[in-house]
Amino acid sequence: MNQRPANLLLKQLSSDDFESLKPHLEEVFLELHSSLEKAGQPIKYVYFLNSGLASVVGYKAPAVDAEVGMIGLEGMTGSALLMGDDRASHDCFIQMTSNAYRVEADMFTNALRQSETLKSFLLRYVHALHVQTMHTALVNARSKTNERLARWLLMCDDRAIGERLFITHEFLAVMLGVRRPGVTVALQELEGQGLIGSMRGQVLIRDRAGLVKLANGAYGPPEAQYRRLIGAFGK
Amino acid sequence: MNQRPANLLLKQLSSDDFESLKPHLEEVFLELHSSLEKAGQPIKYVYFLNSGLASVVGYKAPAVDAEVGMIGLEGMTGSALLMGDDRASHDCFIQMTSNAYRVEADMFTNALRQSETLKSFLLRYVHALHVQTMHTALVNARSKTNERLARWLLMCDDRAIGERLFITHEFLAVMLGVRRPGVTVALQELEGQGLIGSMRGQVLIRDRAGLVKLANGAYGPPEAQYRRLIGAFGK
DNA sequence: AACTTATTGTACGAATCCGTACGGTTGGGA
DNA sequence: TCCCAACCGTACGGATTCGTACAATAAGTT
Repeated sequence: MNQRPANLLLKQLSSDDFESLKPHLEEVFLELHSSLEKAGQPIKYVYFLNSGLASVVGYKAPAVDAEVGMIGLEGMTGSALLMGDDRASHDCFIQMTSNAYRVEADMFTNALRQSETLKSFLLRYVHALHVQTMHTALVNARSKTNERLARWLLMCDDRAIGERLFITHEFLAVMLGVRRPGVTVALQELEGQGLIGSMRGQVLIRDRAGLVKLANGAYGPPEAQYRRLIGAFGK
Repeated sequence: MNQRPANLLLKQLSSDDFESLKPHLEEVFLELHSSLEKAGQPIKYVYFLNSGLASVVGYKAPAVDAEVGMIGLEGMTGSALLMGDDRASHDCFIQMTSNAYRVEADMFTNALRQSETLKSFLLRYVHALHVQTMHTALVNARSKTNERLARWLLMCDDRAIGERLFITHEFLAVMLGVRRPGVTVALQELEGQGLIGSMRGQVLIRDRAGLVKLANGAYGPPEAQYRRLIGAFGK
């Protein structure tokens, strides 16, 4: 770890802040469906992903769920720690296998206490994540399944290496909060328009610009805010 | 202003923190539909509501909007300032007329710089607001119009004085992100079950417990988190 | 190769909600 | 008092999504 990691937050820290965190960073490989946080439980580690994808998922009685936050190499988990809470408000788990650095929660909060610049920088990221969630609330209310699917694929593509996304219809359905067959049909529509290729367990992004157009405003604003608050991001 | 204001945040500040803010607090009456923040524009004031209601609203091209945050006497506007941004990410305006204290953004950020306890307390509130937004994203994806309506009325009632909510179907439709006649029909259903009374421009809460039940999990979790993070709240 | 499991394709009636239109009602102002 | 604007009730076809069920296909295992 002589040069900076791929994670966009770690990459942009000042030298001092990075050095203060560095001795506590542990490299880990995160398997599909690994749990990073559980709702109501203390946060054990903060994860900075270098690749792959994690989802923050909300559960509602009875037996209903949907994604309320997406985190990849542009971000981190454990944002509640920055806000003065030691517990996770939601479940968070790995959607695409990931190489990541993690820090113990205590070490992380220590580092925060010792560096105002670290804290204020990461707070800007948490704000960008909040903006993402607000947009999710908006599009969940007002966008159609195919538009939301296009948005999700674009967000996933922004965070993935290469243009192949390894994801099943079943999980896409949870992410979007719709039926599984609804995803199958929506994917077929996108494929019919040449925007993606769809195979068992994976989606191939063929035409980003076309997807953005189809998303019809569902994609873009949170990404623009991230770039303003943090820096370059996406494809 | 010898005793503490009705606003739950101001009320719970330490004496020192409250005194540091007090000289800069200006009492204002906020008319219906007053704009408190505009997306992309610098934040001028931070508002601590003592009564009434403000909504954070997301816009999506083309010409579509929905509420992504609700703020009343339990909270404040201008949370972006705590996150290191000086601009509003979304529009925010008054849904129910309000008595409020406001502070100029510069004075507010000065006070934050000078008190770690003030900052960390208010960050916990911003976190509670984020939790609210995450739940909104969830229920927008998975709850029906009548369930979301029940949730909204309960949230509004938590923040209102008395049980009469002065709100039109038209605005409720924007809040929920649905058609206006959809609200009319859903209100009739709630009224038919004796949960509310509905008159021109106002809704009367008759049976909170019944509304909670009808909301079917849409109401509650964010409110529980607020109580854990900040303190007592609601009816 | 046979078997098992995960994943995907398809179908269909029902429920929900949309877009839109239009008439009725209410309340405040000229 | 009359008028006007805002607000509410209702209707209707159509689009969308749901809930569910079941068959077909692909991948991995024995």
